Amino acid sequence: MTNIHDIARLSGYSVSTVSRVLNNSGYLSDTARNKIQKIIEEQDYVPNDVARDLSRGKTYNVGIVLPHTKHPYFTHLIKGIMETAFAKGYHVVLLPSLYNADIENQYLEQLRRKSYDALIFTSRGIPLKRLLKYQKYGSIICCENPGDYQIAAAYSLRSKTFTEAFSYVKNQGYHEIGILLSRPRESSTTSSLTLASYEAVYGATPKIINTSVTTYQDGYNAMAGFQKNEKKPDFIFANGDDVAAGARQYYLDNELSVPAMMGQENQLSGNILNIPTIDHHFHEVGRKAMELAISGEIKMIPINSELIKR
Amino acid sequence: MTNIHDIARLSGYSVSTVSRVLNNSGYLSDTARNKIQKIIEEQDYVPNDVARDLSRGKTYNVGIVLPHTKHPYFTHLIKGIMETAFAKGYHVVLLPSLYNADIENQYLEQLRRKSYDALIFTSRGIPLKRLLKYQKYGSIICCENPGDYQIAAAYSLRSKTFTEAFSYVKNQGYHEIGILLSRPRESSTTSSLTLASYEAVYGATPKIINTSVTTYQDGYNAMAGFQKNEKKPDFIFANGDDVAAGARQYYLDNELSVPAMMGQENQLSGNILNIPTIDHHFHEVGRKAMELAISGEIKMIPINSELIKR
DNA sequence: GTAATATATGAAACGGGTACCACATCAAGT
DNA sequence: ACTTGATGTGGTACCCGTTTCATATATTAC
Repeated sequence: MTNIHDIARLSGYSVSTVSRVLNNSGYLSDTARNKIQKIIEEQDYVPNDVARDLSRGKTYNVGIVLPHTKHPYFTHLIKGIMETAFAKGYHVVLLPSLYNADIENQYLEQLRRKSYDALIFTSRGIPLKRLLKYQKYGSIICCENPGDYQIAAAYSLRSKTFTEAFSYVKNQGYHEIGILLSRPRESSTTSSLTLASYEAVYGATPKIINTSVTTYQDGYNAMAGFQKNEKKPDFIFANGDDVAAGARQYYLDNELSVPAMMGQENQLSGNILNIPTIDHHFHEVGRKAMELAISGEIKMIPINSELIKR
Repeated sequence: MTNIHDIARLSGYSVSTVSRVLNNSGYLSDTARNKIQKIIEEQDYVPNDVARDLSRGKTYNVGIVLPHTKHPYFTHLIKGIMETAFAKGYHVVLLPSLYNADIENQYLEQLRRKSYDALIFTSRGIPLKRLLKYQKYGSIICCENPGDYQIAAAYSLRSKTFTEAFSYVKNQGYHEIGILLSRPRESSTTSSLTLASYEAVYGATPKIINTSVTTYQDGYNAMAGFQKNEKKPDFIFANGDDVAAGARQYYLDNELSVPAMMGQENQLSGNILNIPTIDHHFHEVGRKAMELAISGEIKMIPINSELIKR
């Protein structure tokens, strides 16, 4: 494998000058450029990116920590992330966490070990506080409101829209709301925001609730659970349109009347089935998160979310 | 930033011995291990992954070249890829190509420059032949039948199922088939396989066809185009369930009777709308492709695809 | 008792670039 | 004529590990 030293030797110039040709930087005569270029082509030489990364102390890799690809917002978020990354010459490395704290910590360690220039936590299991300690090793971005923590963040302003949504539901006369969430209130910002909004509007904690729902099938199964309860829901508030679609299917399959519903993420299923939804604009969140990752700024970028009535 | 040399100096041992502690390899006394471990902890030292990669000549990164995240098979494929990668400690780097040959070539060059250990082409714009030249720089896997080329491949056996599907459609009495593809026959294996199967069953080239369809919206728009034709389709053969759903919506919106349809990829939309589909088992293709990437074997792994009648 | 082998450690080359600094020219400015 | 600044190039430290080879001591085997 030929390296920059070989090119230097063969061309009769120094490695510094060869490096200048490669990077098109600094003072350089046309003579030198041409001669070196010729040798480079003859030898079919290309510089080694890893060596370059080591020397520059920068990898142009950004790690994206995500629980799993089944997560409702995955598609939108990743699209936004990739658009910005691609435009700026950065690489997107997908890091599945399964919401496992050990795994998330491993990724933080990898940041420290210089595997990535930055990490974007699209969701997380470990406490925000823990992220703080790793900021000195590279920028860390979270996709939620970090509150008082000085952590870069791009996130959807969900509370307001959740409240708007529940008010809308209440005004329509629904009072037995079945709520579907992906994780328990204690461990998920999303869940606690949702429930806080519910409580603000309804003035009580929800009775009909399931906190381990992510997919269509989960939504379906959750309805089976609700049917065993004494209280049956007259409205389903789901954490994704796909989930809502699964819930709906349960009622259809069991020849029960389908309650009104609302989904989230503006997924295709909601569009097809005409289920109202909340679009958290995760595509935009993804773009902004990646911009923060690249710039290294520690600031908060809230993004409006939107209730789509149908 | 402390490095291995600092640890060596502070502990009174050589870098070789420190390296042995880090990698838990070779002969090593307990005394040395303990002393060095202590210094490592005191200094809060972690080795630099980039330096390690350079030294070892391996990155544990696998690049995934994909046209864009809107592609119907994206979700399934990426899930399979990530599962295997995660299990084996590899990193998945997403590389959007937009089917642009220049961009695809850039990724091949990056393989040569050691940015990745392997590349998986989930789809491609450049000719297969071009991939051959880069195999010496790392394993290259394609997700289609490479024919006579000696290229590692994990791919769905689509022809048989396409033929089965068209026969099924024909037996049901449909003769004016509107075909939706993502790319023209000349530049896409998928398209040419689809059309070859159609022709084998119907004995003629299709008249109603659109070759730039990828999304729900594209499907919708394509129907508007078909409606302008003299020949109206009595069956829509779409390249994805989401696309079929878009097509269906066009008819609904325009109060036309919805023709029978078939989708592909076994997407949620097809399930919801009860549209028959072809499941190409891309999840499995993803797993196998990543296994090939890691093992470096140059072999073909065909995977059965499946017609799902509904 | 001595050769053979296992154990422990270090020196230094190697992987392959980048970038700072020194040095040498040469032309323009005063 | 002399200073100054632009231009061109080289030397070399630096980024940070891994790994081979040599050396030294401790066991074990015969």
